[in-house]
Amino acid sequence: MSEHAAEDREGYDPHAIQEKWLPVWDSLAPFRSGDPADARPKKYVLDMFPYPSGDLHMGHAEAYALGDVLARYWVQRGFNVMHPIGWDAFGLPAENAAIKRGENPLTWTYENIAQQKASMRRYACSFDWDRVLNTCDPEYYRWNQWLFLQLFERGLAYRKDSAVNWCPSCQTVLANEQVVAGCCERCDGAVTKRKLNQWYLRITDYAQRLLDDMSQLEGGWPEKVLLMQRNWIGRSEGAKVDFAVEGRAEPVTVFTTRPDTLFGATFMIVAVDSPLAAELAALGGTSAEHSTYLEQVRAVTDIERQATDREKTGVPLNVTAINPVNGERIPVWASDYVLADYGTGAIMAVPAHDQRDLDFARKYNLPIRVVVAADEDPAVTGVATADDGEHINSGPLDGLGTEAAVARIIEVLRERGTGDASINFRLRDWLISRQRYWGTPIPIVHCPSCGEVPVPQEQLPVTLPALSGDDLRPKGVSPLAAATDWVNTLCPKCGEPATRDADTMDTFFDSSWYFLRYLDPHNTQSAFDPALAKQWLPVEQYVGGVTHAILHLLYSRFFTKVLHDIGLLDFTEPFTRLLNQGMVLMDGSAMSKSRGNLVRLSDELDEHGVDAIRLSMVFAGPPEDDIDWADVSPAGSRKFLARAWRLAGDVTSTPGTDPATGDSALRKVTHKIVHESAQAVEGYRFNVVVARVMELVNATRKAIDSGCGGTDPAVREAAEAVAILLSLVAPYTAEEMWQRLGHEPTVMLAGWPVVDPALLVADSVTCIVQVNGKIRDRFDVAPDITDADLQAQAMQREAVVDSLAGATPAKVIVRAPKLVNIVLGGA
RNA sequence: GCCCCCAUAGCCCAGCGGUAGAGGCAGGCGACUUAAACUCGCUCAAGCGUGGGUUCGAAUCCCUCUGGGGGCACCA
Repeated sequence: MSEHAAEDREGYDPHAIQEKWLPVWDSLAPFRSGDPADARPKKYVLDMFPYPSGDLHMGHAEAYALGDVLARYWVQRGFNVMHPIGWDAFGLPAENAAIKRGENPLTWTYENIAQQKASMRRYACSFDWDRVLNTCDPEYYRWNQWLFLQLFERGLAYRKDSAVNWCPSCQTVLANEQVVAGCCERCDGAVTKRKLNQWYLRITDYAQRLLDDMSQLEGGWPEKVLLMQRNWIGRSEGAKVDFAVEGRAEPVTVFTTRPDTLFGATFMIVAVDSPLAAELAALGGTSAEHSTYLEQVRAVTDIERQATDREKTGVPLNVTAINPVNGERIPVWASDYVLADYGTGAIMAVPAHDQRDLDFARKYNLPIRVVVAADEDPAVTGVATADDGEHINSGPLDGLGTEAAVARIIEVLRERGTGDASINFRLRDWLISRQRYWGTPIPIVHCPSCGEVPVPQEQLPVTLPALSGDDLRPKGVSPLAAATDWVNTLCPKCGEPATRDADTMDTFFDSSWYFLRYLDPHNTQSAFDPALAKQWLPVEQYVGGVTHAILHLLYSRFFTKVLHDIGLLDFTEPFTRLLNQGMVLMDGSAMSKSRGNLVRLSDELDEHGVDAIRLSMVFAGPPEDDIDWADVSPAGSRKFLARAWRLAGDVTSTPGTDPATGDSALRKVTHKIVHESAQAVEGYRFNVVVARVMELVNATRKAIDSGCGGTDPAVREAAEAVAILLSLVAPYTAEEMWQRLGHEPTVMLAGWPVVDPALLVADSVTCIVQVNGKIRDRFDVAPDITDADLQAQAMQREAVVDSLAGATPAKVIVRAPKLVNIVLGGA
């Protein structure tokens, strides 16, 4: 590496200091957090753990640089910071690699983990290496299975038949997040639906609490993420209304957010793919038409189906429903614009006041009746009106506004026993079954006589059989199903032959509670120790990409509430503060091999050194903004680090010199910058912290070259402050400076410099004088000047007297010591 | 279609009611050097996307529009 490590004139060599300090830090282990005798207050700083797909990339480098600033800052502030790392090590890429290489996925996974771990060490991440966990280890996933059984026992894990995303070319189900615009994210093939019996977690039971508890997160989480979660949970208030159906004993219930428009319902729609539709078709003798239409709908890919401007389609079922409030007979249709798994899978159609219903009504010539007065007739304009207004054609609701009409109709429905107020969520239960190998086996045995039998605790973990290569090739069912030795077992209850559940869990299950396992990663008795959880949790600071704004964070919040209900946690929200870092782009777009704009982290580190890259990441802008690597200058970062480093060589006083007698101007700069930097770190303004340190370096340089000189104690104080502040971002350079300043390692535990409040007050402040808001003069005053003195002085200033030209001020606004504004009356 | 965020020197960004600029990149000039690199010093540069409003005073608060980015999209 000598070709890029060319030393500058004075010898700042980033690569040499990396080699020098790494082994020292390894032996000092300054970020170990597990000592029970440690009296420091505790703080939990968490970075989202990586998926081990190859080496670390630029995105990791940004995220971990930012997390490190926070973790290192709190250590300097005297906290015992737990800053753990591990690997989200189950998942499909490992399985695909294993098929290609004819191996078990474990091999590829562990190779990548080893590589990432080495890169993190070189990158000087302040992790507590004693707490490492890998979700693919049986020691970890056994507790996934334990947790699953806890959920199962409480009825929160259940199986049902449902249409799931299916990729025909990969021969496997896909998670919703793996379906991008109707296509498989890996092979780009069109995704279809397939009916399968799958395991679900009843997250919908927690919908209201997931919504309500967001109040705890206000201010700690980005508003944007809270908004996305609210939308995802999608609470809507309305009513359920029962419509009797001719020839059917049971009524059909619909959910509506506009029960006030019930008198405008002119037909009913049921979701074409719902069991109800098939049943009603049979009732109306239209099964053939229904089936034909259903097949047409199924043939349409998700991409086409999701197009918003798609024309509405449907088929009449030849069934009649009765409007419960006016006895009107209305036809029932089936359509695909009504979703089978939202609400009741059936709606009342009010074409005058719902655009979708109107589109449908116009296409099939169904009646349109206005029940909320509006200027324009939807039947003519083709635009449904949804505004508040006076109700008409609505019997008891006539004359009422929407709010009153809603309340009234709910009363009416209740009195008649044909409906009630109701709340619906768009959140669905979480499908966790995967027909994959590289995941946690679901710890259930299917017994012909006992049914679903949980694997007893003492038999956990149910470990994966060692399959590799072609055995893992997707065949439409889990590869585990073909591992007969593994699948065939005895029922734990009756001892008769039975089979294991052959599916594995969604890997989001693994990551929904990993922050708890870090407390105690080697615990063989329980998933985690509740006493430790009480000490360390909730996580005070979580750092990660906004990609996980919904899924991972929602699932973690759900698990936390379940564990709280079980009595193992004394809090209900896992992450108090959340920082979402932006992405690292190149020339305005995401880096990718196919685009040819991929910047390799290891190349950057080789060329500029670790500290310069970390500094560039932190300095590029606010942490939540994207960084365009084309806009940053790692060479500039390195130049700055060399400049800072050189200061240490110019300090000629001895360590421990009392700064009190030092140059007061420099001391004031130092203390002000240390003070402001702390506030900036806590406000996530890391780029500003770097700017402040640059400012301090500039001031110190000036003091050495053309001010008080290198012997002055204030220069030592300033240089030491630079080293400590820099230790948050550029630990190698900071450590080297610290040593050159005559200290023992490590600067990471040096402690935040103590700020002397007396040094934060300026000697003088420039006061500006405005006349009618325009600046007319400025002069220096004491910072503690009174309003009266300041006004008196300002009124006597020559420039002020001139611009007043004898006029009498109507009003004088004084904000000592910075401003006087003289307002002239009238004109 | 609905909702959210952003807009400050050539560029990345501070400032978030009171002097438009903390810091960096790029540019210019100079010092060091035989010369260059490196380093150091000095310097140039925007009136805060647009139009209105509130205020003694607006880059900062409110509204409009424009331009960029993001989320949700037949959820009844």
